[in-house]
Amino acid sequence: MASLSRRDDGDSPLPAKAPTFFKIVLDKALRDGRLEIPPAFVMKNEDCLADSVFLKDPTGRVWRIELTRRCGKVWLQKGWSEFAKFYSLNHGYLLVFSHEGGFSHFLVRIFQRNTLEIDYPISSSHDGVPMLCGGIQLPKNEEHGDNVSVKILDSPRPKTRSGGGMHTDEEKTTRLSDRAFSRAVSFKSSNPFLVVKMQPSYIASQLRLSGSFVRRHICARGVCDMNLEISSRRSWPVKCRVGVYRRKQYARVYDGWKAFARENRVKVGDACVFELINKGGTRSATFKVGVYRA
DNA sequence: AAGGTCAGGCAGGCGGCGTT
DNA sequence: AACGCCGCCTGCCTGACCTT
Repeated sequence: MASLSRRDDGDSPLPAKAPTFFKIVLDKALRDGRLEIPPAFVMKNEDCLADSVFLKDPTGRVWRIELTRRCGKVWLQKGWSEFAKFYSLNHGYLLVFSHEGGFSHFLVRIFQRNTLEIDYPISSSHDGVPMLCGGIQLPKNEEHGDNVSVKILDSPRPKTRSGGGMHTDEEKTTRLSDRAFSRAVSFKSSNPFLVVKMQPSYIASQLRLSGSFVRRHICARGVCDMNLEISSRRSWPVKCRVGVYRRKQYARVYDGWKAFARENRVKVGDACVFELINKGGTRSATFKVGVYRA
């Protein structure tokens, strides 16, 4: 049983496990239209950085900033100027970036030179739904378009055979994983994606996906090949079996899934976002996977 | 032979939806 | 609004197959 405050990898008991760094904004960053990510952070957390990052301010407003890489250095570039202009960033402002999970999501907090945090602009059309700024603006009702679908797999039902209620630790774990899941469901993309909360059986053996989702976007029946990408530089091939039993659709991921889960330290309660980024053929697809830690 | 993995299947709960 | 049907999803089991 996982402990509430300490993950079994022996990390700090502090809940703020997310990789975090800060940057002081200099005139040069504003003038050049780019902000360098600290090399130490890049070196240690390369997997947190895809080709673009999503910066979310405390109000939930989300910005997509494209990264540029050169000579081992990484900059926030395309979209940075708009970001800086929107928050009226000046020389000496302090930005704190906390990694929130897969897909390069960062919570960003902005402090002025007087040490106080800025008053973040509130959009009247926000309505509590994260907005995506900086190039792509999604409608707030999540209607992404005709060719886009979102499937959410959540809330394991109470066990029917093992019996008994949840223990306290399980309740705590559930609360933590619910936080992870809430973060995951705020993910937005123009690609089809689904959100899955990790169940014990998923980690132990096979991952189950929505049969209808897989049938619609990958293959209707049989075995198909999938690639799961954590970053643009690393991927894991897995197989997915799709079928229908008693008119019920099912899709199970195996043959590589356990290695993926193990190597990426996917735990029970984590929420994973599977974004379909490339439909290779009738029986293959590439998914970008974001892991939101419980 | 033993252990692990994969594939097929079962039982049961939840929720959407149509009907009354 | 209440009820029942049905689709979907889950945990779990079992047997076949593969690897060591």
